[in-house]
Formats: sequence, structure tokens, C-alpha cells
Amino acid sequence: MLQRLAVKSRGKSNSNISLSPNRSFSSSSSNIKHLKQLHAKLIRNGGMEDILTVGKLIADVAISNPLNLIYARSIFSKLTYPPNIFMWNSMIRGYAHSSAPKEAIFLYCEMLQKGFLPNNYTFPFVFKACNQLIDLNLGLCVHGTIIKFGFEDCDAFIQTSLVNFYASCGSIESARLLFDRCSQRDVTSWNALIKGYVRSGRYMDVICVFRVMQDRVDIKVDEITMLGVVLACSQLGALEMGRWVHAYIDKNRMKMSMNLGTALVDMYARCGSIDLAVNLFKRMREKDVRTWSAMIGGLAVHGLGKEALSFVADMQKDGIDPDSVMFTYILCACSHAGMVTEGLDFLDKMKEVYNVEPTIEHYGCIVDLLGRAGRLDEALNLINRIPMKPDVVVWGSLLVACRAHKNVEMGEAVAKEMLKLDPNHCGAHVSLSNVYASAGRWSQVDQVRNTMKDHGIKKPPGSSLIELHGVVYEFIAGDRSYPQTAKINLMLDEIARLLSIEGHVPTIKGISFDIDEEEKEQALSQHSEKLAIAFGLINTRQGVPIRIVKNLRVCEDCHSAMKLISKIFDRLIVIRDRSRFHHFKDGSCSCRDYW
DNA sequence: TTAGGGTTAG
Repeated sequence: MLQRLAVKSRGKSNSNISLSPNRSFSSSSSNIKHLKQLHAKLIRNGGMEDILTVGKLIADVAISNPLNLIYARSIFSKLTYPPNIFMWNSMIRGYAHSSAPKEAIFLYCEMLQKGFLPNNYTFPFVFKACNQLIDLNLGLCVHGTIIKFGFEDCDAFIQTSLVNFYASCGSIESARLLFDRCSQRDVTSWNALIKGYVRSGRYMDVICVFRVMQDRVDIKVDEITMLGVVLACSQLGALEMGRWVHAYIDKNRMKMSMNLGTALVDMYARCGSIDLAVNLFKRMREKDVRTWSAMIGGLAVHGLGKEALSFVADMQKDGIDPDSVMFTYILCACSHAGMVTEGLDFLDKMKEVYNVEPTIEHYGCIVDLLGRAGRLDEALNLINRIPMKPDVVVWGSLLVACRAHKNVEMGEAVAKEMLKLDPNHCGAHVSLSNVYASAGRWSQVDQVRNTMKDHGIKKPPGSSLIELHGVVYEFIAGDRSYPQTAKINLMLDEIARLLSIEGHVPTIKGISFDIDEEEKEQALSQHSEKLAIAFGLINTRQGVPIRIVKNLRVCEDCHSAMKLISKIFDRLIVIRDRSRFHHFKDGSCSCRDYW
């Protein structure tokens, strides 16, 4: 009956409304108007007694728009007969997708309390809510109910929901266990597993899972699989693998959606090949603010500030205005390129022209911008003036600037501010110790080190990734379990010899510990990027660029050494560190020693 | 006798 009414009404009003579950909700305001008319007719015609029709009405109202949930709830609670499971599920589903996912859980509990039995449709909706709430204990209880009602082994949707739930909560081992136990796995189950590995930062595992998927004749990878794989490549900085994945997408004639294109642009930029990123970006026909952001953010971290701003102008010509995230990239572009005036100008225009309220992240970029330019007092003034409580990140930007511009007093004060906010902040402890070390105040260095020891605060080890023939190798500072140990050590000696001929003196002041000079030099030569560059030089042909991804900022000594290595060995060396890219060529770096 | 799981930034 409802279907008939809908068709009739569509003819009359010429609106794009149907009661099909997969309809578009773009016209939700006219949609709800139409549903209300149907409701009125049902009341007038006695149709409210028809449980199937009313069920469809509740479902359609509940999923039309979260704002209509109150209306759906009122129909649901005023029924003159007990709701059926379809109605319960529809209400749970509506709340699970809304900004009040807890309501979905309350309804689910109420349903059980009143003696209604869930069915296989109920649980995916309940897990949707659990995912939103990121509540592991709650999910565990629901999982218990699934076992109790005997649904765990019989439904692919429930199994995927479970994998996805544990993956979303960061319990990747549980997700993997459940995935392995799934009786039915389709591409969505595999994608849930991939998402879990992405969520846990286990990017190598993403690539492994993808390789297994490729060998399975019963699984056809899709766009969502590729989004996870491309993201993994970009995090690993694995350009060769990323290019192969791009070719795979083309070869298999997979649809190059805007999302996938954006992910590839981002991947090329993050893998250090800004040229390939620009090339693909220019070939993309459809672009949204995220696509532009990937491109502009990429240019920013490569230090190409002028080019980034030129793309911003092009974007605006295309009718897209910068949003809040884009402004962080714009300010970051200005910061990395030393464009202080332009950056400050954008901060002013953000609110006045574009109506985007500056957030703590934007102010953090400005502190960085001023700090890098050596305008430390202005940066400090800004922190004291911003309309929100400065966080450790904002103070951290100033601390880095204090170190770079050798302002010991301010550095000490800033590190102390950070430790007030987060007494266990490792970076603040290390920086404070470095500040004291650079001033030769060893007793205070010891004091900081003892505090760190007492509180169990450890500096995360430096780690560098390098890709060779499609395989990613990881080097960790001081870890001697890397491949080709003997060869690498020989190469490190050779590098040290050639560097010293070129007049390189190791910059040992970055090391805070009160150890003798020789040991300091030894510690520097064991930095992860040094191990990776030695590995790269041994295993690649003359002239091939070497790309390295580092988890921390590159230190001063490694930076000056890399410049000379690029000259001595005539190689382009591209290093992505925690804050930007460094392209070392012919003895200089693209960051112009400004990082 | 209706519907369900995997996709978006700093």
C-alpha cells in the first residue's frame, strides 16, 4: 500500500522520492514532508494497523535523516501493538548512524529486556553504534550475546561486523583471529581486515594481505581495498610499490574514483615524488577540496611554498574555497618556505574573508612560522594571546625554534611549560636535557635523565624505512640486527672517511648525554638514516635516487652529512622526516637548512 | 516479511 501511495505521489509532485531503501537522501526535507503525508493518510485510512506498512514507514523515516529520528521514535512508541523485529532494527539502525549512537544501545537493551529476540540483521547495526562509541567492553558484551544466540558462525555480515569492530577498537589481534575463523569471507571481510591493519599502523601487513587477496580466485579486490593499499604505500614511503599499485589499478581497469585519485596524489607526494603527484593531479577530471588538499599539502611538505599558493589560487578559480584543514596546509606551506608575511596574511583572512575560525592547529602553524624565522618573542606573544589554552603541540613548535635559534633561556621556560601540561612528555624532557647539554650544565642534564628514568620515560628509537625492489626495509638506531651488517659497517666507515676528507666535523652537541666525544661520534653514525643510506648506496646503481622515511626529525649532524653524501656519491637523496621532505642534491638541501 | 558489514585529511 505504501509503495503504491509513493508512486502516486511521485507522479503528482514530480519529486525524486521513493521508498526504496537505497534511495538518495539528497532531498531529505521534501522526503520527510512526503513521508509525513503518507503517515497522515495511514492514520486517516486505518493503515496504522498494517504492521508491514508501518514498519516500512518507520524504517524510511529513521534512515531519511538523523534529525527525523524523533519523529520515527514517536511513531514507534505510539504503536497500538508490539513492534516487530524489523521495527526495532530500523530504530537501532537510525540511531547507530546518528550522533547519538548510545540511543541505539539503549534501544537494543530495551528490546532484550522486553523479551524480543534479535535476528541476524540486529547485530551489524548494534556494532555500528559500538564502533562510533569505540567501547571495547560494550562490544565484548554484544559479542557474547551473538555467541549466546548462535549467530557467530552463520552470517557473513555479523562476522565482518565483528572483525571491523575489533579492528576499529585497535584490537587487531582479535580482529585477525575472528577473520581467520570466518566461515564465509567476501571482499568486505578482507577490507575490514585491511582497515584494521591500517588503523594499527601495520602497513607492511596491509601489503601482505593484499598479496594474499590477489592470489585468491574467489575474491575480486575493489576500490576500498585499493584505498587501504595506497594509504599503506604512502605511509611506508614505498614509491616503487605505489607505482606498481597505480599500474595495477589501470591494468585491471578499476574505476579511478575521486577518492582513489586523491589517495594516489597523496601517495606520490608522501613518497617523495611531487612530480608524479602533480602529473596525476593535473590529469584528474573531478577534484574536490580533499584532492586539492592532498596536492597543496604535498607541495607544502616539500617546501614548495610558492607553488602551493599558486595551486590555492587555481583552486579558488575552480570555485572551491579553502576549508579549515586546507588552511593548516597553507600555513604549513608558508612556514616551510619561510613566507612569514604571506602566512600572517592568511591567518587574518581566514576569519574575515573565509569565515573559518582559527583553531589551535592553525595557531600552532603560525608559532612554527614565526619560530622558524627566528621571531621567537612574537611567537611567544602569540601563544599568550590565543583565545584557547595552548597545548603541548603549540609549545613544542616554539621549543623546536628555541633550539634552532639557540635561545637557551626561552627553551628552558617552554620545556617547563610543556612538562606542567604533560609531565611525561618525552620530547620536552629530551629538549630540556639538550638545552642544558648545549650549555654544558651536566648536573642538570643528569637531573632530567634521572627523572626520565624514574618515570620510565623513554625516547622512541629513531627508525628509517627504505624500499628496495618493492620490499621495505626498516633500520632502527642502535639495532644491529639489520641485514648485510658487515657490508653496512664497511660502508659507514667509508662514508665517515670521505666526509672527513670533505671537512665534515660531526655535530655532536645534539647528543645530550655526558659521554666522551668518540662515543658521541659512534652514536651519531648509528642513526637510523645513516644505516639506511649505507644500505641504499650498497644496493642501488649509481645515479638512482635514494628515498628514506624517518619517524623523527632528522638531526643536525645527519642533515649536514646527507648534504655532503649527495655530493660525494652524486645521488639525489630524499628524506621524509616527521615534519617535511628534504631533497639533498649536489651538497645542498631543498629546505635551505631551514627546518 | 521489508534491512545489514568495509571508504575521507592536520
